[in-house]
Amino acid sequence: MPRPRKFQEATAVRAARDVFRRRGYAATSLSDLSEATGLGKGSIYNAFGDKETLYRRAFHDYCQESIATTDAILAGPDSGIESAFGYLRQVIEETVADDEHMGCMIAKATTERVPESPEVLSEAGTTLRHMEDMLGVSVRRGQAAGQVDPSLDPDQLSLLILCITRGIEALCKADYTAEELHGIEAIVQQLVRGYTAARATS
Amino acid sequence: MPRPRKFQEATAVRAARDVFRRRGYAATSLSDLSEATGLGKGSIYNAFGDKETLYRRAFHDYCQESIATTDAILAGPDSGIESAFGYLRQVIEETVADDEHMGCMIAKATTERVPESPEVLSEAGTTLRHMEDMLGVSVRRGQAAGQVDPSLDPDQLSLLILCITRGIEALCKADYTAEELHGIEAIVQQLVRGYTAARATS
DNA sequence: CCGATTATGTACTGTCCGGTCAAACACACC
DNA sequence: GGTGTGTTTGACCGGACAGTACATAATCGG
Repeated sequence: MPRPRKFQEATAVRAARDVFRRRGYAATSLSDLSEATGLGKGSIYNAFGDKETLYRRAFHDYCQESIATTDAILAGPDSGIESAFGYLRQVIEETVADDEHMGCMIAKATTERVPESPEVLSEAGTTLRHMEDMLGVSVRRGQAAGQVDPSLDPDQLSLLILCITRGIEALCKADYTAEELHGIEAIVQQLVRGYTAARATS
Repeated sequence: MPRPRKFQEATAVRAARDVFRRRGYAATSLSDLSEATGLGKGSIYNAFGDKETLYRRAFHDYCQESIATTDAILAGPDSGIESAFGYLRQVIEETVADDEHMGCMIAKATTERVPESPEVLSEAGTTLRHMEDMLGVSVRRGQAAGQVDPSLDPDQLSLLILCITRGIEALCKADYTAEELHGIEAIVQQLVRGYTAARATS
């Protein structure tokens, strides 16, 4: 019976998400959102509620997407620690390729909305924990395969790798170059591999 | 001849800086600043110009202070790589001890004001580069003293350590615990020391 | 083709924003 | 103690803000 919407909800959320990523929450006005989505204010309020709700929706979608791409790299059946290094490499490449400098929305959300919004904190926390867990699986597989020395605590190592991805995000915002960031990945690999190899021969 | 100011400029800037650190730039109103500093709007404009200028001033002071405390740890005459690890430890402790969750202003500034404000980017960049350089000195000293294997690129290693400090900042905002963060420091030390020791004996 | 129902656009509201201004003011100097 | 200077204050401005109200448009079951 009712009149149908003439926009795709997911498309509108994506447009809104990009605006939030570029400008941040506080600096984004409803007019910005209206312009980016092509919807009138009334439609936005009718479809999504207020600005805060739309932001949370956009952030939630972003987190789910991040989890999906993380899993695509880390949840493969094989390769152990290689997949963790591959994840590191992909984070660097994605970060560097982001020529609009929108940056990771998790980083933006935690810096801008925490502690004001516990929901944002909680969503960000579970997303990061998920990534950490997936890295943990790769590390343990690497240990089982002899790629990673068993004297290294797998929890510490996976958290270290996660930490480095967050640091890379931050450094990229300060205009560190792609080469420099790849150098970080290189030395992490060198340390883990060298540590493991040297201990194996001794 | 003129009537003297009845407030300390540095004190007012510190108060403003803390508000900016807590709320961010966009979400901080002039009323917030007026309340925090105890100054009327007119006085703020008379003394510091507009909101943007005051922010830059506060950020500049913050960066100078960061550089000073970094140097205090890293520019000591001795200890090589130990001072770099000590720096890492101090970043963790400071981050964890920040119970108001203001967070590092450099992180906040780069996420919120870049690329909108090139001045902020430039100030943040030079500050981070300074820290990187200081870490580089420690790493090289560590190599000269045999604490760090010469096969490790000192530039890559110092950037890695800087990267980890930025990552720790980010993780702390997502409520990672002190133990977990200290675990990161522990495994970094283990990797560097173990890599070096194992190679020395082989 | 009608009426129930929902989407849409727009005009609107009250509030708060950053920033200005003029007048009151306090001090140092003469 | 006047006088000139820069400081302070608080009222004030135009505009932008988030959010609302409402009239209109569009759909589909009947």
